[in-house]
Formats: sequence, C-alpha cells, structure tokens
Amino acid sequence: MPTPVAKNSHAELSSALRPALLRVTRMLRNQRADQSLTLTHLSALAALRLNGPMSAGELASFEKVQPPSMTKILATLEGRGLVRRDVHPSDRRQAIIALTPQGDSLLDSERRSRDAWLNKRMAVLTDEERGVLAAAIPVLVKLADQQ
Amino acid sequence: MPTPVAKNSHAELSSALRPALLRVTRMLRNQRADQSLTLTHLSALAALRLNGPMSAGELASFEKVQPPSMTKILATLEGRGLVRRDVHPSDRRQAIIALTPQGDSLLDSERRSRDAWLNKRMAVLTDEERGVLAAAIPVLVKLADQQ
DNA sequence: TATTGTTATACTCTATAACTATA
DNA sequence: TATAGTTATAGAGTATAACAATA
Repeated sequence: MPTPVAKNSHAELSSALRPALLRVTRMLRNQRADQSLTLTHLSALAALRLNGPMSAGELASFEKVQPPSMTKILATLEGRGLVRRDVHPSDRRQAIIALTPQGDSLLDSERRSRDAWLNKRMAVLTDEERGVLAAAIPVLVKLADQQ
Repeated sequence: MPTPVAKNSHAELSSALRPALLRVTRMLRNQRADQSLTLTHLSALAALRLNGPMSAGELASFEKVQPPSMTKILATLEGRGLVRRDVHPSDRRQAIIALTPQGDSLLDSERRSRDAWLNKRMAVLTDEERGVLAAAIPVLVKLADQQ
C-alpha cells in the first residue's frame, strides 16, 4: 500500500508531494544514460514545440530556470543545430528561439524512445491510476507557474 | 487553460508528464535559497522518518540515487549531526542510518517553513485540484518504484 | 535608466569506475 | 566470489554577480 495522504491537510500534502516529485523526477533523469538528449534539453525543445518561437527570457521563465541557465541550454541546442536564434524585428536585444527541422524531428524520435521506456513502467498502473496522473498534469503545471 | 491531455493515450501521457514534473521540481528546488537544507537532504531525512532506520543502500534505492551519491548526502547529514551511523549487528559491512533527535527536529522546522511557502502557492488551486494532487502522490510513488 | 541576454564563476547534484572491507 | 559501502573523478544542472548591448 502506498503512502496514505490526508486530502484535507495542505501541510501534509506539501510535505508528501516534495519527495514524491523529487524521486520520480530522478527516475526520469536516470533514463538519460541511453538517450541522446538530457531531460533538461528535451524539455526545452518540447516547450518550443508547444508554445512556438519565443524569446530566451520567456523560455527561461517557462522552464523555471534563471536566464544564464537557459543561455547554456540554448548554446548546446544551437551547437547541435536543434534550435535557431533570430533577432527580434523591433527589439534587437531579444533573441527569438525557434525549433529547426532537425530539432523538430529529434524531439519526435527522442519522445518515442523515452515514451516506450516510460510506458513500460506505466504498465503496472491501472487505468484509473493513469487517469489520476493525467488529471494531475495541468494541476502541476498551474502550481509550477505560481510566482 | 492548462495543457489538455488525452487520458487514453499512454504516449501522450508520458510526453506531457516529463516536462511538467521537471518544471515543478525546479520550482521546489528553487526555494532552497532561503532554507538551511537542500531538497535532496530534506528528502533523505523524510525517508528516514517515514521508514525508520535503514541501511545506506536501502536509502539510496528508496531515494532513487546511486550508492556513491547517498554516501555524499549522508556525509553532509552526519557532519551536521542530523543522522547517526550504526554498524549492522550481524553484518559489519552495512551501515544502518538513523535520524538523530537534532535531525528529527530540523526536519520538523524545515517542513514547517517549506510547507508555508508551498501552501501559499497551493492557495491558487481549488479544493478539487488539491485533491487531484493528493491522489497523484501514491501513483507517482508507485511509478518511481518501478524497476 | 531599465531591460535582455551573456560571460565568468562557483556550487549542487549525481553518476561511473575502482577500491576496501566483510561475508 | 559476492556484496555493502567508500573514494576518486567527472559531468550535468543550475545559480548569483558582473557585464554588454539595446531600449
């Protein structure tokens, strides 16, 4: 039986949520070994696919990292030809980042490979449990976007 | 409106889950600045509170890190007097790790402080959304424990 | 002056490989 | 031999501070 969590206690929810998220995220990062992209880089590409081209600052904010961290992530992605950097038409300070066709296609193949790995682990869950995870995603996103 | 997720597609669930977990975990780690313990160290203490004393290897496995990573985490915690290391009575290779009274009380105060911070962000969620998160915790734990 | 992004730097997090001690 | 844990080492992940360019 997994850890029980009282639904009417914020404090207990917060305390239980942190280590659960930390551990499952470690599990996801640990897949990296056999992948060509780290979770960090994959997530940045996915953000560009989801939102379309955006400035480096917007991407940093969306990904919940500081601007210098995004600079480094983008240097790697650009070096591999996965993203393109265009100057904003009316504000030359801004770098508008877009997926290249190579980035788009690597995102697809990386997702297929990672999904196959994760789906295998998801197979132990019931349909109801997978439904709970699916329902949790927009809530996690809303929470991450706080502040 | 948050990202919609089809509940009957494993692949889409996996693809959507990864970045959502990554981003919310970054948000949680970013609180570190004003805390005395990192999320990594807090989680290890919480694991000891939850499970009672356990070997270093069991703790590494529970926390989803490799043994050398746990060695390092424990060195810090022991250096601060938060955990104690006892030799296993019948197998002198094993180090049995236990919370000290100081570790126990620091875990409490750290949780209070972190919970206050997170609860403030949780306040934007509805009761139903918090219920969804609470329901997701055992599922995330079950998923993390796969493999 | 304020904002966008980068450079320089450092610390945290974590892993793999090789080793020691014990079983 | 096999297992538990540590040491040595390196790479990934990320932050703060200081800077440059532009607005």
